[in-house]
Amino acid sequence: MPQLDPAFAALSDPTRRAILARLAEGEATVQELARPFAISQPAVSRHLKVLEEAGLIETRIEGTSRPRRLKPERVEELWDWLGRFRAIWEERYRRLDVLLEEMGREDSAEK
Amino acid sequence: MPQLDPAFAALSDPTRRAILARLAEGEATVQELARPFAISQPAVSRHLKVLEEAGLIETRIEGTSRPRRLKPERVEELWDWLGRFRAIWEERYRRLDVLLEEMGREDSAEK
DNA sequence: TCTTTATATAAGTAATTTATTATATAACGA
DNA sequence: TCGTTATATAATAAATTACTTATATAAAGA
Repeated sequence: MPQLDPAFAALSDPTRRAILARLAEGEATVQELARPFAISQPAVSRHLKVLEEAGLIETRIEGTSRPRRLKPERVEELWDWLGRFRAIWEERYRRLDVLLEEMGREDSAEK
Repeated sequence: MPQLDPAFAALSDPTRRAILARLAEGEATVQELARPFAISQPAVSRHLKVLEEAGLIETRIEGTSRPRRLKPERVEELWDWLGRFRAIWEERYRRLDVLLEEMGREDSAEK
């Protein structure tokens, strides 16, 4: 799944995660998104481009402003990837537990 | 949560995700991890360092080899972050649905 | 003790990222 | 049409990443 690369990379920046958190509460323009941060407007536009290329947000054009909103599908993919991963290793630990338990029983049974 | 940065960054590389997938099946040495990839041993050691600094794996020293294994806590944190995020925006969409439904009712009621 | 094996570290390099300031574009409103 | 507003793009620079090959370290075994 090659689209996981840009999505995880996009999430690795705290400014971008804060932008996403803001967008989780509703659409916002570049101005609104830039205000809380100590960075320039072009820098925010760049972060938005990264998020959009990662498939995490989308843009609507409304006159001279371009409000952004979340696009949830990609986060579902990340969620699924992590979920499968967790499942595999939890299964592994479960098997390990069973193994240790069996060894315990053999210990008690032997002699 | 500053430790999210290196963890998400670590996951953005497909080689590192493949390493984690391998480790989900059990401990492995640098040699074993390097074999399936077309990159040098030092490059694999570097990836492992990135994963370890992100808190995703840990190292055990056994003679001359250093088998790596998963350290699940950090993935739980990522899982939780994504989960909270999903919850917020699903709540938002839920509210939006309610709003649209109310608007629908008003439409039907009016006139 | 010497050699081999497993791994880490160093030095060098190319590509990518993230910011800045300055400027371009395009819609809106007087 | 002209000035203002919202946003994007360009040019540049600094920092970071991800490799490579060469070398260092440290334990194991003859």
